[in-house]
Amino acid sequence: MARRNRRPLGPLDLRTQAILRAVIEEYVTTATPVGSQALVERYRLGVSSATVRSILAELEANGLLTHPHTSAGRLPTDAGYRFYVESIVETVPLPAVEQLMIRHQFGQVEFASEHWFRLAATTLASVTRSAGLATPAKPRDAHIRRVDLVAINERMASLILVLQEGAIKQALVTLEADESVDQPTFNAVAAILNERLSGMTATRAAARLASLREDEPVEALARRVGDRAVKIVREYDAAAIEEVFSDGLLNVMEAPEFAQSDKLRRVFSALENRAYLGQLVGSVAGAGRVQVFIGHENQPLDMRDVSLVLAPYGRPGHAIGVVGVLGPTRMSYSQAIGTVGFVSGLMNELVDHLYA
Amino acid sequence: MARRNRRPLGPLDLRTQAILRAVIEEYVTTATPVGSQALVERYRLGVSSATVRSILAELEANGLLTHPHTSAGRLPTDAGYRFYVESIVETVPLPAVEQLMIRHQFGQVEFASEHWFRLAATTLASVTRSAGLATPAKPRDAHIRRVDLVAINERMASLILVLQEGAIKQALVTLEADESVDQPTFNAVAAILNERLSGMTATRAAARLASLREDEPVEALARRVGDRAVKIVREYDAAAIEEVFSDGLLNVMEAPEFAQSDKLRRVFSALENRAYLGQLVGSVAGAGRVQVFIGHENQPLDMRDVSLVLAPYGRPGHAIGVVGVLGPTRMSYSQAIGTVGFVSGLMNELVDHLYA
DNA sequence: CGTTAGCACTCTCACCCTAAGAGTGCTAAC
DNA sequence: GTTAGCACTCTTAGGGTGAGAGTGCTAACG
Repeated sequence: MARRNRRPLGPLDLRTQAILRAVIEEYVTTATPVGSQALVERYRLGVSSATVRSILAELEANGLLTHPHTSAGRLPTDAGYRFYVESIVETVPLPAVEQLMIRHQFGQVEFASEHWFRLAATTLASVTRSAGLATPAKPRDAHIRRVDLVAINERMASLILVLQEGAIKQALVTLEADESVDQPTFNAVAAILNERLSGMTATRAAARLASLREDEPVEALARRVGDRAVKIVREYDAAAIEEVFSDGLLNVMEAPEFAQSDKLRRVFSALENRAYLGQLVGSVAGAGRVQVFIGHENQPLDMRDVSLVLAPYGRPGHAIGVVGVLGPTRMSYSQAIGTVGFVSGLMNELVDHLYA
Repeated sequence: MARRNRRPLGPLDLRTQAILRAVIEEYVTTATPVGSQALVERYRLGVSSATVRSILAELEANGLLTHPHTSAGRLPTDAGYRFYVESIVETVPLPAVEQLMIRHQFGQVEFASEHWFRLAATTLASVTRSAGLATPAKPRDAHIRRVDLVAINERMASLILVLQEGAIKQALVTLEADESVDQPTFNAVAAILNERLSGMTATRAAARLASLREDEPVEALARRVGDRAVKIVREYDAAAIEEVFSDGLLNVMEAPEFAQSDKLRRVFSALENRAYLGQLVGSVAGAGRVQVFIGHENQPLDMRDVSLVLAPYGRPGHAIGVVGVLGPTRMSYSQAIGTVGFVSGLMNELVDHLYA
């Protein structure tokens, strides 16, 4: 009681931290509010339940724990989890066995970044028993690597755009009513474009197209197709995230806090809220290390029941993606942080190997 | 009572059908069991509730309706819905306004089958307020259209495979430790492959590769890359469905029958059960018209709470995909059938236009 | 002064009971 | 064949109760 207002924000003493930690770890496994008695029984705290009670009261006054009702035990607030993640929990590396298992899985799959980010999500889901999330690596400014035109009929062709960073874009090119072009002409057009646009960003490519002659039919067509390609690259550059692949959503559905399906509904509509995810991904990509977003810290109401543990992967300055885990706020942060850290590190290794 | 066992399977008289229909349509909108009184009040049946009751009892004896408990109203069984779909409901075409709206939406999007199937799912979801499903059109035996090799570094290249039917496949090609190849060589390899493989199915392509000379380095490499391409096409041919795109799952989550989240969980795990979906898609692709799968008719237990309304699209003998709707068994089948029919027809038009 | 035992107190949860309401099935009359 | 009437069944919501859990406070203790 005397203590209660003495340390509103400052660091907590070790015993208090130990008890906060015990409450969180107990709550994470049992999913039910934990009482003072349960704590002294299950954790070697060296004090009686009465003492624990007074410390619990203190933690509650500091806003790190709550009470569903008078006669219930304590459970962590979002601030409690935050304090735990920042100051208490030691980042425990993923067990060697699991590291090996994951490496093995990545070895099994086709060696291409295209597959990796999906596998990352799947792996994260199964190891953490939460939902795994991953986005493909995406550059800030993509470079055109190769342009290809495949005729479909006399007046249509498929434009295939290979980007330096690995992505492939496809679009349909339709000619004017009076034009009629065969595959050799398309090949000539593609050759012109490859010569001029290879290695270019959208803006530089646009500049290079300006020198094409309007009065020469093949060059004129090349210009039109090139403009289209530039537009596609621009759109790709502008998109915040292309795609968020998720796996293991069923794991989250099984958590008891989502027994009422309206909460579940919120989580799902949150996942469809690409805007917020894109924003998160952006901030994580910039930050460099594993980042944790807990419950209400997520601005959208839809997300208040879940936490996200995210980390970037890829090559800074080149292409960057994000992998991570989505789970109930009551999740094992230590495991999640360790696993996400390991997987993002592994992805870095692989990408490095690909471009070395 | 006398009537009860007289017509165990045969056609029902018109009045009985009208009452079955009324029960179903009432139940579809209210989601609560419907009693005899409610029926006479809301539908002009021309008889008293007592008469309705005896007919309801008859329908129940025939297995078309059930009773959750003694003092509750009736609701349709899966067999009831089936009878309704087969014999009672007239296929009502989608209202012209909505047809126009949908056509307009398809006009807005990039003209390419790649985008269409996603849009189909989205459209179906929003019009029927259920979940929309769609698969990309996939051929029975794909034909190689174009092969491309893009160097990543001295010992790796990206193999890009354009299939006649529109799909694009990508894979990484890694050379032996002692090899080192530049882009011009890759171009030569690609040229060889394009010349030999263009227009071929996997089996014919494999045959054509046999004639390449092992002692000539470029041809030997072409052979290895070509083998890889054949393998990829084989895998693509073998895959039952490549991908099922879904949209509007939230609509389904909102249905009152999924208030308990375990039912919801079942539906979601059902959607991850690609095997059954693949089988369904196969049977629908063969059938030609809109097909309905109701509740327990779906073999996997996971699917017993939902119905599927599916239709194929594409070009028979060329590439075929499936579009449709997934909703609670208590869904508006007439609307779903009309909408799915219209959308699949529209997709057919578009695909025809693309290949005409 | 921090720690502890003891205890009164509060609140939830599971249970039972009851009354109201909905809808049926049966019967007898039309 | 249809209908009105009625007894019957079953669900559901509401209120009351006792057990149990866990608290906060107080007074004693080292």
